[in-house]
Amino acid sequence: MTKQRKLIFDIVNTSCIHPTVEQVFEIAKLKMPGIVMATVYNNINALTDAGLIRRITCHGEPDRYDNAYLPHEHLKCKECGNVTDVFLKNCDLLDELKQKTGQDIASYELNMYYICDDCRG
Amino acid sequence: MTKQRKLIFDIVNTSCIHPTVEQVFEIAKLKMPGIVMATVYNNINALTDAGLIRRITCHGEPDRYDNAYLPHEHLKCKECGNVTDVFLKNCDLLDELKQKTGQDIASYELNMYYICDDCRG
DNA sequence: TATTAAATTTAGAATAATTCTAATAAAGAG
DNA sequence: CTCTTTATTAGAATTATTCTAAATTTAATA
Repeated sequence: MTKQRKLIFDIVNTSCIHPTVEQVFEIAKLKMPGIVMATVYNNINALTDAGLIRRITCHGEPDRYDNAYLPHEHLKCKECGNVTDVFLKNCDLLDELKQKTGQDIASYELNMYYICDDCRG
Repeated sequence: MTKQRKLIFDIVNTSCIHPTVEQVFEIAKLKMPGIVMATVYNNINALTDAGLIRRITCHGEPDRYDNAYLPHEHLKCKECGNVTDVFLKNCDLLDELKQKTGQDIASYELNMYYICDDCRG
């Protein structure tokens, strides 16, 4: 694993903002001023393909990335666009989806939309 | 409602291939040779915003569209990329997600990945 | 340690889906 | 029918992402 890949992996894993590639790039440049956008894309894709990080794809905006450490789901505020994590208690959603569909689901992507506390109050 | 919008609405609703904008455009041209890409985008977006059709967004490929008539979920084959519908029996997933998250979820997008029968056998 | 092969980084061009702009045309209200 | 609003058209612009090819680094092996 190259030092670029390690850096990018760490950035995604320690961030709580579900960063875009652009944001990862900005942070990466602080530690590695010479790093280049294509490297971030390459590594983000490699890490995602390897299942080491997760991708969040929403219509009309750049993909965001998140750790793949603990199973959790994503809530996206319809007002401010912020993405927050939510952990489902006593629920293995993948397993439930397998049962409910009767299919051998390998993985899934779920985006839930709501109005967050800040935007509502 | 303009005749272009009606046409686009009908195309999305009667298609079973979850067409992209490009595909809707090609079909629309058969009935309306003068129609233009921007019109398809405008109407697809307006119809989606109004909740009359649904958008399916996957990483690295153009958005697809589907009817919003009956609640159903989407299975995407990891091999061939085809999207098929699946109806969950005795299950209101929106309601379940509200309960499990404790949040007032307005809507959700769910993509499930699997290997379809054709690709497996 | 030196050599080699494979993988990665870099730089920048290319691609492609989508949005934007401004002029024209059509739709709907009164 | 006229007026106001909204949609369509045509094409340029934007932007996230991928691709290409050369240089560099990493990892494997002798």
